[in-house]
Amino acid sequence: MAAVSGVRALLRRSINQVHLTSTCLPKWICSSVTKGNEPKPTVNSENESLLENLNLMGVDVEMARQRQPGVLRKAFTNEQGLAQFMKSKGASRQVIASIISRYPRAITRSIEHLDQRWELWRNVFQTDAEIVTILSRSPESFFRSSDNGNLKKNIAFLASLGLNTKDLHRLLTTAPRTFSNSLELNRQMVEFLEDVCAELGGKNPEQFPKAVISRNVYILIRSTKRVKTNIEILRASLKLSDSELLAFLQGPGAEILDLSSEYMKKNFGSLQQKLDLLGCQRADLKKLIVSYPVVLFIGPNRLSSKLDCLLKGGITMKQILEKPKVLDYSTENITGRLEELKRVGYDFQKNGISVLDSSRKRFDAKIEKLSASLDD
DNA sequence: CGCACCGGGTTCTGCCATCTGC
DNA sequence: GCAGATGGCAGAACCCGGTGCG
Repeated sequence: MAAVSGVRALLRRSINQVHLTSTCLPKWICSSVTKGNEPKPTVNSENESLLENLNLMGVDVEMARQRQPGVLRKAFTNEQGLAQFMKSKGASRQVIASIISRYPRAITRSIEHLDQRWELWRNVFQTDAEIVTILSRSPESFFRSSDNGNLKKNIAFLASLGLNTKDLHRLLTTAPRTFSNSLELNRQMVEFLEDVCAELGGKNPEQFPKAVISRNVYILIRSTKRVKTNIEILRASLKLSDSELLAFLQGPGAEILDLSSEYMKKNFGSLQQKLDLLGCQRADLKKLIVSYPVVLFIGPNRLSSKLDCLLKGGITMKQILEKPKVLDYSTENITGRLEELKRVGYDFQKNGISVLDSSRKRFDAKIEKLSASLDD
């Protein structure tokens, strides 16, 4: 969410530009007219006409300079070509400016390169508009690599794992960086996962990476070191048998493999502490994590206040452990629902706590029914 | 018809460090 | 020594509805 609003903020820049003048033919082509008596003529000076061009396009030059200063010193760049290309794909002027501001190297790509890369992305996406959306969200994912051959091989490789079109689409939509990884890096992760499966006595290790990746599309943009550490943490703390651990990892557990390892450790520790405090057994902790691993996503403070809020509302820890999905909902949401339920005299001991785990629509309908019967 | 079970959808970039090739 | 290419990291949940069963 924060990231999204950050992007919005970027898009809102306007400054004082006029339209792109139609007379700016190949003004950008060359501008290194430096005198011979300057200390470092072409090395350290920025390309003035490039700067002017970027300004006219609404690019945040200060941001670009901060991110990739070298690009501003280049004699030959292709900002006009890029702009035209992006425009032909339906990108607005603001989006184009934002892309260059955030990833200046984009202007060093040739039209041929861009065409090729776009076509490769179109193997996965149905429309140009989808790609434009991703580019404006994450320019770096598209522009960081100049190796289209590698991209092509990546797509083939990922498809060869058994990931279908829908999986690939989800992968490229939510973790576009995956496709800019070197094929070798992706292959390393896949091989690592196959090894994990084999070590745990899995029958067909080839299907394991697909299972994990389709449940967690962020895996391939994480280091094997991180995933390895996380598996170690889970193995050591949950003390499952090999086959149980394997089932967990390719099932619900896959969701949490991309967590920062420190974060996983920290959250595991604080969860354990909190459950101890509430008088739970170690078996309860294990059961909770195995049945509802995303509990480890919730930070210590948030988790603590969420549990407190449920307990204060008259729900027991035993009920929470039975139906951990109630923890899915925000504390605000839960608080509000508990109040409404209290108002209609809902009895959790008698009726259970599943009401809390339902959509807004269903919950409201339920409340309405309960208050109607209250009026009778 | 109401409920519980269950899976699915959304989401994740922007920065820095380190190599490599010229 | 430069810029380019690539790897890796921190950050941190919430919500909806289909479906099958009693």
